[in-house]
Amino acid sequence: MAITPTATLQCLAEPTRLRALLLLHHWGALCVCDLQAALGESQPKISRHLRSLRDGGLVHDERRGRWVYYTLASGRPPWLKNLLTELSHAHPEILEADLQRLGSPQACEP
Amino acid sequence: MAITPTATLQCLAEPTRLRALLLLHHWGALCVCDLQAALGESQPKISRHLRSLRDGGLVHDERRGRWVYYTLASGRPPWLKNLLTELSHAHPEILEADLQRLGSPQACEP
DNA sequence: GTCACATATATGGCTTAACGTATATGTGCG
DNA sequence: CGCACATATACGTTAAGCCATATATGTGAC
Repeated sequence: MAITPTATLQCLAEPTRLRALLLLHHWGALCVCDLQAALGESQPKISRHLRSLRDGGLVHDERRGRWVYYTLASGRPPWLKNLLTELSHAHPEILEADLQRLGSPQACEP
Repeated sequence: MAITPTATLQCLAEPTRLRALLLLHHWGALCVCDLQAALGESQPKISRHLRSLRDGGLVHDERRGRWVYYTLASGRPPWLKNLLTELSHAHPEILEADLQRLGSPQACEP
């Protein structure tokens, strides 16, 4: 069944999920432990929100050894990337605080 | 206190509210009974959602006689209008069905 | 004033969603 | 195999959101 714009917006309308998407938009790919460090939230909380994003078709996951890397999904709604870009500019403090907590991620290749 | 992007996105993440915003973005100004006709929902439901949008700073209301006209708020987040435009293009069927139900609104001046 | 109309709010029930904690799964190393 | 690490899920609780129904407020016509 179709992914409605409302469903996509619901994914965006939660602080932890939005911050995760902004980080993924910035870095391209991050593993869960990187997101955990950047967002400063508990591991199950991160994992649950990533599942929501995956179910909503916004991110894609890929296992590499012990780590699971998340990226923005290729089939995501076309307006999503523009929105993330605009939000990054309109509210740079959100992304910057998370980037500072993250430091250098373990890997960044898509 | 500040209106966070998350709060704005929460306003958008509900079908009736999103449809109302798309209609306002298209027409400029509509009274509640117009929105009621276009959205095909009960009057208290419309009214409650409009209140959410007003509390979220997305719309502005103005009484003229018996009618209350709603418009997109001037102080809205700058990325909102772009998003509504993109959504209108990505999902024209949403707006068009509501426009058809509406016919000609009672007034359209901002 | 009374009435009709346009809009708003209050009440209560129901459903969804987010959380913390505990536990399970999967992977690589030795 | 057993252990450590990375990630996912299950369970129970709490809070938030949406709704329908009923009622209140505000406005103009008479």
